[in-house]
Amino acid sequence: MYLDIQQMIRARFVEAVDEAFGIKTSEPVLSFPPKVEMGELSVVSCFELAKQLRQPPRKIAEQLAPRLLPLEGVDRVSIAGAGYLNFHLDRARFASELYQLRSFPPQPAAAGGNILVEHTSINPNKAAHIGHLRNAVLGDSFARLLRFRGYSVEIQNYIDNTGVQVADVVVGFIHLEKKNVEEVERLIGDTSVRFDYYCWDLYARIFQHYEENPAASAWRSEALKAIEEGAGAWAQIAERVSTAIVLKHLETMRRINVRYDLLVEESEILRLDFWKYAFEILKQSGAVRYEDAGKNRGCWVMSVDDSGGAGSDQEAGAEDVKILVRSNGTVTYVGKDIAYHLWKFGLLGKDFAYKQFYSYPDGHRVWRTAIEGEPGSPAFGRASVAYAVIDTRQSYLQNIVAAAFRALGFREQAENLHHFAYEVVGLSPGCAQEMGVELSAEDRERPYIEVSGRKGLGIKADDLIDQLVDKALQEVRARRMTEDAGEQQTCARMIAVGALRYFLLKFSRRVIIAFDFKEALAFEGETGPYLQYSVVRARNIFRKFQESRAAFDAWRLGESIDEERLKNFLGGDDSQDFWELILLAAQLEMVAEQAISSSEPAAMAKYAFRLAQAFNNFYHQHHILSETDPARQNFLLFLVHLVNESLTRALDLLGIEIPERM
RNA sequence: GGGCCUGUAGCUCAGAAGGAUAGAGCAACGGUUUCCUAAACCGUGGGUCGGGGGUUCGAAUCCCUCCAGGCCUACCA
Repeated sequence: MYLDIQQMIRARFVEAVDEAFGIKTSEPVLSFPPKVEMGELSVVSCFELAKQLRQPPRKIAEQLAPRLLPLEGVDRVSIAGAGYLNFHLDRARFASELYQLRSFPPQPAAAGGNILVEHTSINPNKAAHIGHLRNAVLGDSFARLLRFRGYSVEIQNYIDNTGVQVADVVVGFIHLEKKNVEEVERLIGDTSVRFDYYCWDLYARIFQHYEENPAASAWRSEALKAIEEGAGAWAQIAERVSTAIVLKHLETMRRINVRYDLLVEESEILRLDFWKYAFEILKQSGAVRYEDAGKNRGCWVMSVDDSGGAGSDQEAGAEDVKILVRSNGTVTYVGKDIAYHLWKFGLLGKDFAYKQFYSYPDGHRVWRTAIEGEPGSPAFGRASVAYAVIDTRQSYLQNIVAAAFRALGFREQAENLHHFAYEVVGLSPGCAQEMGVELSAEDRERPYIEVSGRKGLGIKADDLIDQLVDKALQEVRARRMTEDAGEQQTCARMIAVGALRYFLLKFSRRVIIAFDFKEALAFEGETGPYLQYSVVRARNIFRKFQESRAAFDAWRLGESIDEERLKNFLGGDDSQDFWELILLAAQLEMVAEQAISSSEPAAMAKYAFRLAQAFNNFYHQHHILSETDPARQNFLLFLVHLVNESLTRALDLLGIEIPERM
């Protein structure tokens, strides 16, 4: 609704300029006056027009202002400063319409087809850590935002089950632990052992072993080869390990409200010869070439020189190329990734088969790719837009995939292939020391310490979640809201997840999070629990109201909220706070759009916080249940209702649930 | 060498596609609870927006340059 008004203002402004001056101008960017008294939306274009029209901006504004009205939903237009055109909304009408919307219904299906979001994509060789959580939470929230805006979204999780990382763990089982397939299976089935944690340690051990015995790394290539071929005991162990770990990852992510639609496994990409198809297309289009001399002799390479190469440095001589096929004939990771991405857009001319892999309590199923499928699978892939949530260190590789698309002539798809790049999660030096890492003086000065799976250094996702749940449980018990242990647990879990997800989402993508227990475990200030608490407070008002009076019914509230009444309450100078609260609550959709266009879920997180803050302030200033004027009381309840709707939805978009009590 | 990212309050970070007086949380200090639950609220102090040029009516935001830090630049995935 707010978005609609903005669009109307933009369009009307263009018309008005045409009427008044006979020139075509582009749609203006709207800004927001510093204070609501000055209006809610502002057009600053008069400054730009001043030069073209050879008139002072203020004079232009004066000529335009009368032509901008009448405009539906706008009460008046004022001219401020040297030439700002400020639009003052019809407050009562705005509030009333917002109320009619009730609960921000999902948008009607947006045009643009299927949007594919790939996230999580953890190597299936050990437990997930805090960095993986950032990836999953970003991707999940982004997908929620897209769905909220009416897009059809498919969530994929790429499983690199044939790579070196899995091979290393297989080497560990075989050479360090001397285990065979049956023994590994027994270990997986042993409920007293956390298998993903076990592999975490084993992975660190094998790396230590490699360092001490450089010759041992020959085992790795041996294992890798066996796994890629998919036959024999080693491949079986790899399959068992990766499947068991993927299950663990799904369960870890489920704890924090993250779900998937499809697991795309590298083993199927290999076995269905996706690369061959991609390679054929690449060769035909001339995007790749065979090197018969030089340092890359015997390899198939692709030029990464994106710009077209007109002015690039000839004297350096070293053209930027990326090897896709090694001299021994095997394909590199990027090659497989190109094939995968071609498939995402339905450009490969080849599809997977699918099998069910996992199902959630509500019946939603996760499918996995397969050689031979099961009936009933949805149609996956065929995306028109794809986002890959991958950390920023892989930007180079992602650019190569896009470059391959362009070289193949898929320019439009290349434009729609987005690398959703985010920065890693490191450990604050203090945190690293708490974890028992010895730091050099230089390290202590660093802003963060890199986590390392090879050293086993990192915060395991489930450990962190457990800690958060423990802490939340203590708080819940201390507050004595309920004696029911089950309810305490449920509450604690929601609070813990709220804290974690908000902590990971409040930072914008491009900043490195230096993980610190104190900050991550905080429940006060700008945190998830603060937001949840705000909603719980709002709902408590309704609850109490209901206890003392007739049942509170948001629908009936509407009867007393006619525009005349709203005018009374929103008209006066003392009503600024009320109006600001309504205006803020109305910005949900606008913020969602912004979060999508900038690929920045943090925008939604920040918005939710601002709204909660405004509400808490309001809550302290106005005591609703003791309000003696029934009309005013109804109006205040109406405000709380709007905030509740908006904030609840905002939190849902962040994947944060609201506990019954707090 | 090349590419990308970052630099805003003591700390951690926001700053809508250039707009009107640069914000928040934490930390510090001071206040507010016989309750619609204080996981809250209010107040105080704290800033050459890394430095310097430029474009513009207007720059934390755009351009150039320098400084500092990080990441990437494999016949690893």
